[in-house]
Amino acid sequence: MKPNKEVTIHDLAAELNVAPSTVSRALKEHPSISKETIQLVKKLAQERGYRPNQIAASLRNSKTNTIGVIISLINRPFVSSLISGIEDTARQEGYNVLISQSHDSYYHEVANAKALYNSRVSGLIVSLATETLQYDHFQEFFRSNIPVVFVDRVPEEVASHRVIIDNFAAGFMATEHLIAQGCKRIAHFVGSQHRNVYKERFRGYREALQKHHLPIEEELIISGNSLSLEEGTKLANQLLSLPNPPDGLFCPNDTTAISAIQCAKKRGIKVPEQLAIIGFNNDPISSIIDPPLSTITHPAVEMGKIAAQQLLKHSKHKEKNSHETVVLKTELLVRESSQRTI
Amino acid sequence: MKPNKEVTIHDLAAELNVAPSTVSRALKEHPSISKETIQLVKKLAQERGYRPNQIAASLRNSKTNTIGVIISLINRPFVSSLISGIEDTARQEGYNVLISQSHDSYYHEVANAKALYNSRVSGLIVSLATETLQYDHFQEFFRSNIPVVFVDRVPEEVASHRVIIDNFAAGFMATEHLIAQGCKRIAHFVGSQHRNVYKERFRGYREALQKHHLPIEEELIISGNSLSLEEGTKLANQLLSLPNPPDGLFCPNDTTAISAIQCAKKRGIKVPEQLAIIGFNNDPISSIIDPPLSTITHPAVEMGKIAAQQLLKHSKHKEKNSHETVVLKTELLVRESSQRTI
DNA sequence: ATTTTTCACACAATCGATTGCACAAAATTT
DNA sequence: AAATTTTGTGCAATCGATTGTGTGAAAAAT
Repeated sequence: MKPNKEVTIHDLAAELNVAPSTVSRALKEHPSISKETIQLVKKLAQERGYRPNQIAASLRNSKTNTIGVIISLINRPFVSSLISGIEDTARQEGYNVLISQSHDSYYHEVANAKALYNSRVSGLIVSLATETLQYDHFQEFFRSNIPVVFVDRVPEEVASHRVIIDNFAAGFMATEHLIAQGCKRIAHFVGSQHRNVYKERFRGYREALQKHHLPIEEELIISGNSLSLEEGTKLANQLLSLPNPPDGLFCPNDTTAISAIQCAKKRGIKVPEQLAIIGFNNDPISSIIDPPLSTITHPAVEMGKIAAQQLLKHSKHKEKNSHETVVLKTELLVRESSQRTI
Repeated sequence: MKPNKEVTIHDLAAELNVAPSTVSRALKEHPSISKETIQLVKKLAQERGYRPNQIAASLRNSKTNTIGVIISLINRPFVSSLISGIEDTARQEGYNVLISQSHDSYYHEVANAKALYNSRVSGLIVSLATETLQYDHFQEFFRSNIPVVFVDRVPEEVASHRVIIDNFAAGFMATEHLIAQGCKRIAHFVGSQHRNVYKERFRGYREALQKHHLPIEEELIISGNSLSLEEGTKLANQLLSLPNPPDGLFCPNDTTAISAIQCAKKRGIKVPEQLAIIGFNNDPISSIIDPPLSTITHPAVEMGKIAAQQLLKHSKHKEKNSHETVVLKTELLVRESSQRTI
């Protein structure tokens, strides 16, 4: 007995005086193997601590039972929740999860896609980098019939499976809420306009204003890029320095909304009385900050679960040219930062 | 040309009229292959879009260039930062990262360890579940000579590689800081005492009190378990209901410290004047809450990077019985929640 | 000119599981 | 009893890369 040596089907076969193929079939209860043999093989496998070698099976079957994930940066509340959901679902189904971060760089995203492709993942879940404008790096997956599910930040031009929220409706809802609170001059921080999420939220904002016959004022629409805490501070300062400052602000993420609240506080502007603020995502901080931040809830863990489910489903029944889009519910979560008693 | 078919070394070999072995060696510039052949092979490989099949290589070499990670829950600031560091380093070195969550359950941790073992990971990075008291599930890795690096929450009984912070010193430092602020009755929330991190922080707390000749009062030491936001609120309420409440509080994580701040505010207890609070981890919320939370900084991303580096190092030079422990620096970050002008 | 060394490459086994096909024995049908 | 079908297994190729050993030819040394 060599202690470090793994037991293979050959070892079991030798011990039982049967062929490796019989062992292989017995272990998966192939109908053409007799009940007794199945019993025997399973019993011995148990005793010898046999562990199927996934690698060998992967090579033979050219599939790996592994899901590849490309996201921007793990270290973000929404993203880590997403992965958490993916991981739970995948593992339950016996799949492994390979993670890679694009750091919001197109270059990294391409490199990661290649690496995951070379690792022969059974499927891919992607939330696009901010920078990404071109989607050729996913073509090899399509060609090889490896299902790809885009989540949250999805390409608009590529036909594929998607799991998203209705960003337009959410943006509309957020803006309409501010209007309902009596805001007349509502500002918006605009994120990268080639990324669906920010584009749609912005569109929701504009259409809500239009519906309620409020003017769309250029000076109240400020463009950001990373929408980080630092950038948020910069944008907020710019906004609050206007000769005629806004009385409402819809931020496309909680991070910049937090910056705005802090910035307003520093300037002695009362939130929500003088400036009603609403964010997006329901990050943990949003409930902690003072005043608590109104926001749009984003079912992050759920999205991950559904994305994984979709992937597994499509990797089993490979119907070509079927492109399913799942749209998840968002909800308006009103906290103090936007609640005015009119 | 079949479009879906991957190019193999055999294809290249056939086209060049050489043996597959020559192609294999040429691609890694084996010295016994002539420069010209190497050139030719590489050129053709490029042209044909050859991609080495990792699976086949893994099977042959019985190593996968994949790092397995077991953590409690991705969806926590510290943990996601840790993974972020691991992923960056691993990918730079051409390794993949397989993630699994224990959800702080021993049962899941064992299952994940088995799954990762079966996936033939080249190494394992583990931050233990709160529940885990027994470490047999790592024995197979040791037996198979697969390096295991424990990070942050490490077993005390198992000889292995570790990447940790000096929790004792950090706890000591935090407590001493409160003492320096003039606190006389300093409370502490105690986490699970079989987990090194909480045990050591607690020990640091006690020794700091002793050093400064302050009594250790049982009623100021309150035991928690999950140390979640909800539990923090419970613990804080319990503490602040004491007939003789504390004037200082050292929490072993920021989450409970945040709860305590909010709880104190609700009760009209001024932070830091009446109650100085310090947390642990430097979570993003800590700088956002009002008053900003003093805390101990935890180099999370760095820890991940170093853990990955250690793992890769030890998977190359396999010196048995060498067990390296890397201890990273923590720093006291004083913000308003603990800063008194005495 | 002969022997030795070096060089550049080919052969074939190997990693472990899977699966189409073949084939003998048993069971069933004529 | 012979012919046919069914049942249970074995054989051997396969997935694609790796590597120890073998070999012929050219180059170097004698």
